[in-house]
Amino acid sequence: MFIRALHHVRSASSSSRLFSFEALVQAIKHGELEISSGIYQEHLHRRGLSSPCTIASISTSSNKGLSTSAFEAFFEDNEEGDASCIIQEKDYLRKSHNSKEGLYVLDLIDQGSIVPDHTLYNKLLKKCTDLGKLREGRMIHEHFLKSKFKSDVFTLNTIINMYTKCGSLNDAKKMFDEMPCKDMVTWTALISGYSQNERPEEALALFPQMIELGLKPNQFTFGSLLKASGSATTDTPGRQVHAFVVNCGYSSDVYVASSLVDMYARFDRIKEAQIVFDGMVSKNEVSWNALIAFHARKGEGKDALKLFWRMQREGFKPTHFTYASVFKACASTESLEQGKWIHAHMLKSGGKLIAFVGNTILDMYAKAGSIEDARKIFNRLESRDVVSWNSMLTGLAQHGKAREAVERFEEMLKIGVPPNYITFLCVLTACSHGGLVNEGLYYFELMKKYNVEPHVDHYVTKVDLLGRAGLLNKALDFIKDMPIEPTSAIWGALLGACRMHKNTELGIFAGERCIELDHTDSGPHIILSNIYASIGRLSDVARVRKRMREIGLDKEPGNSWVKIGNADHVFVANDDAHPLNEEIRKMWVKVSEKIKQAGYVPDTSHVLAFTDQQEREARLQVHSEKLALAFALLNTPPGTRILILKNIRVCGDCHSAIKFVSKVMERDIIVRDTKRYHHFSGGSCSCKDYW
DNA sequence: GTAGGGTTAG
Repeated sequence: MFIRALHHVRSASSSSRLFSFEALVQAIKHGELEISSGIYQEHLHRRGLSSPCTIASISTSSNKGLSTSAFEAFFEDNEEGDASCIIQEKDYLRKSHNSKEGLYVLDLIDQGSIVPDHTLYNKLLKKCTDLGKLREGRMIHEHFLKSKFKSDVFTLNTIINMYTKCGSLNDAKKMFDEMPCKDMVTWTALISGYSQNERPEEALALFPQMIELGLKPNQFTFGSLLKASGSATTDTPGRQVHAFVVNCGYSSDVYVASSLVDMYARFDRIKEAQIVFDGMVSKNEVSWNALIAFHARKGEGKDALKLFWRMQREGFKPTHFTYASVFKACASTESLEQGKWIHAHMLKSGGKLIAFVGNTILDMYAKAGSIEDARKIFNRLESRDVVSWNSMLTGLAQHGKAREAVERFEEMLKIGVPPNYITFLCVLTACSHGGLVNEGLYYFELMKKYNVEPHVDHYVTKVDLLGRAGLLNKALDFIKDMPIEPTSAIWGALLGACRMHKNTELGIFAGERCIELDHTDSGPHIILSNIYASIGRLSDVARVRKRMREIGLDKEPGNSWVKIGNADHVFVANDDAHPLNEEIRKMWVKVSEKIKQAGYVPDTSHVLAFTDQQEREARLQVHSEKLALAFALLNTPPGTRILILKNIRVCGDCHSAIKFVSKVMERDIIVRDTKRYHHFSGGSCSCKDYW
């Protein structure tokens, strides 16, 4: 509107000035120019123009529309208006009227309606950067090169930045190479471009060249270099950059120091990270977040939470980044109570449930066994991204809700969220766990349609899908025809399926391939030795177990834990160290009699076949989940839901026993093992005995 | 004009 009015004003003007005051007055009288804001009205009023004016539309703030000073200048009858004030911000990237390709603002410049200065180009480029508009940015770049400002380094740097932020590093690099005069910002812009686009080597390689030219890096340069160093293969570059930081006197810059903390944390150098952190003269939220994120990544939930409370005691407000790490920490320590509390605390202090942090809350609830709460969070999310969907699908898959996972996945496709490779892993896992073979095969093929390249994990999941369903030969054929070399994980999936379906011959074949390719995992060794034991090939049992001993592999001792209130009660197999040992044993005897009456038959095939005395004794062990269950039954009121967590997978016999317990004792019991959740209720399990 | 911290799977 404003632009149109100015056109009118300009064409009506007979004077040599760009805009004439008289013409402007005419435009206002004809209602072509809409004016709002007190200050403008005052100007108009002084000139007796207030009544015919429509009061609306033009924003009063100086960065939108006509700035106050420009307007005043205009009324002082200046020779020319400031170009960047004449076009409103919302019109920066408006399309041309006469061509689909062009930009309106560029037309105006070409027509001479507005006279650009370099700030206009900068503003237009900034807009493209913020909105990720590469095509428009390129047009402005080309236009700029034809202008009289074409060698202005300031704007050229803005263009490099626009290209890197819009993801076109090639354009940025090309410009960089073509620039005859580069300053420190030029180098820094390109370094940050590489570092933000996960190309750390290229970012780091620029640094020595820059130094050689005698350019001095600043805090921006160091921030980017340290980010790049954090994803390098070793900590050597990071240490070198640190030395430069000290030399150049940037150690106490809060950006640089926070980046240093983060860089060291990424290489597990917690001591160094802590030293930098403690030595910071001024900290901000980011400094804390870097340290909290480190502990959250490491699964050190308690440390992360301690820092979370400490940062607030020291007067720092948690941000979305903080919450994301803290909820991850709660998820890894199963601190659901604490997590719920922090969730409430966040909402109370005005935190919104945006995807950024909502995803981690959803994940936390799902991991803590409450798929209902996870679902609620998903439904309440103010914004959803692909990670929200993936997290929901993962939760559903792990809780045995295969059908619902498939439905959600279809819904996601329907509303047009592009699935990524993790999405496909989630939905394939859901199908595999739920026995939805046809759906799984269909989704595997669907990856092509969405241009998702199958990764080795997808192949593993497909072998798992076929294998679990008993289609062992199909699984083997698939492995033979795969375009990639089978890995130990591929053979491991087949081995697991062979154990499940008691196919010794193929199991031995898969097991031997599996341990050939990776001898660091005890799981396949144990399964393989059990298969040999089951058919009496004791020399092979001895061979596999000897190899395990030689490379120092031990079966991870199985343990289970239950939370009663805020306390964790941990049990290992055959545990008699618990203070309530007597009562627990008695309870289990009582329970076990009850469930036997209900039809439970102990299944000894899950006891490992061992040969020596020590191991023979172990056969008599009472599995830890049974002890944990007995303890929970003793210590919780009738009817309450029991959650048991395990560090290894639940064994078949315990699985069957717990099903009976859920019926006989009328309890809902959830067991989380390393792979998934089992919801036992009324005598059956959500996994439908298919895991 | 240039900077640092987060989530899903395995």
